[in-house]
Amino acid sequence: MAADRLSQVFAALADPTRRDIVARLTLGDASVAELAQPYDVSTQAVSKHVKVLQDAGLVSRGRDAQRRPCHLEAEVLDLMTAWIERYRRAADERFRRLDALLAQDQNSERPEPGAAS
Amino acid sequence: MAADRLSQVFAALADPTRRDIVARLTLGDASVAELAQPYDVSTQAVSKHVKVLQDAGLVSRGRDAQRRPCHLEAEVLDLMTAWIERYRRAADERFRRLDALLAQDQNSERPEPGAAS
DNA sequence: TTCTTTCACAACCAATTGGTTGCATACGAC
DNA sequence: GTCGTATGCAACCAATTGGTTGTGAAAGAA
Repeated sequence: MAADRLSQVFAALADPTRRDIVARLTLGDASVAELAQPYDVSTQAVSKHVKVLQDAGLVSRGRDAQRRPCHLEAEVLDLMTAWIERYRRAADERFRRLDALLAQDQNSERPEPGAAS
Repeated sequence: MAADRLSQVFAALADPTRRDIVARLTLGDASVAELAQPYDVSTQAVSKHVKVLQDAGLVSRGRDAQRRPCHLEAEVLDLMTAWIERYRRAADERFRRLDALLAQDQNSERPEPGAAS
């Protein structure tokens, strides 16, 4: 349970059902029972999924009479985007340097067209 | 093993060690032994982690004598970014609509905010 | 050839996960 | 108060995961 936030978010979204739930919540808040409707699993199972999303900070719960509607906290997604983009960019830059090196290597034979998209 | 690619990528990056390995690979290709160096786990354990990354399509292997260097396939990260951004944007738009509705609400009456389903 | 290095595969074990069911609780209706 | 709905919590089970060790294959070096 003591995993870092980023791992929790990644793990939470590794399950197709939970990604589905997140997608569903972009359309509007929903109770556990409403979320469980499309699936043929028990509401308890969905409740567990929601708890995972909640622990990851992706979902917050409200209170409306007996219902406790789930609300998507989309900002947490930025955590992942930040991580991904960081290393995506690092990899890209490395590839660019590598390409440049190769181009320099073959300078006499094949001048490199600027293929750095 | 029959999970969809997106789930595999999310699950692969849910482990801090594997995220570390990916980060390490942005600096350059590396063998399993080199990757295992900083950790106090067996090379076999690292080999398993690499296999997970490989199954997710994040890493490809080469051949250099006995060494089988790991190479980062960064394009797969775009899969995740696409998913995240899609729902991030959907959530943002919904919030904007909600805000607009609330602003309208203050100007006139109260036309039931939660009934957008 | 034999030795060493690098690594994958198989078997095994402990911990976690995703599901179940049953019971308890919170709230509104009666 | 009692009843019904929505939900959480605990216990349990099967499957998966992350680690281990042992064996063995592939590719050079001696």
